[in-house]
Amino acid sequence: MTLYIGNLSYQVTDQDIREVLSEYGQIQRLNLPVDRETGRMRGFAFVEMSDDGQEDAAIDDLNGAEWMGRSLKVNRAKPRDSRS
DNA sequence: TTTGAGCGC
Repeated sequence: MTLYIGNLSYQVTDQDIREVLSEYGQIQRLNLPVDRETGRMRGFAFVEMSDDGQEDAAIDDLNGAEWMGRSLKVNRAKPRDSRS
């Protein structure tokens, strides 16, 4: 499953996210989208995790939690638009 | 700062 994490601080790095999310399961993939033109983080992330049943606990725990001075928004990610 | 790429006619 893939987790969507929004409202991230610009200071957050992929390693920070790994640290936190690894408590709830094995991280398969991490994606931190940046604005293609400005190179800035877009303020959210996607974390694909092994389906071991703890992802929902991660959502419960982290959604609304304060992290790096911001309130996280954690959800199940929606599939990305594919452009065959 | 809230759903991912890339980017040509």
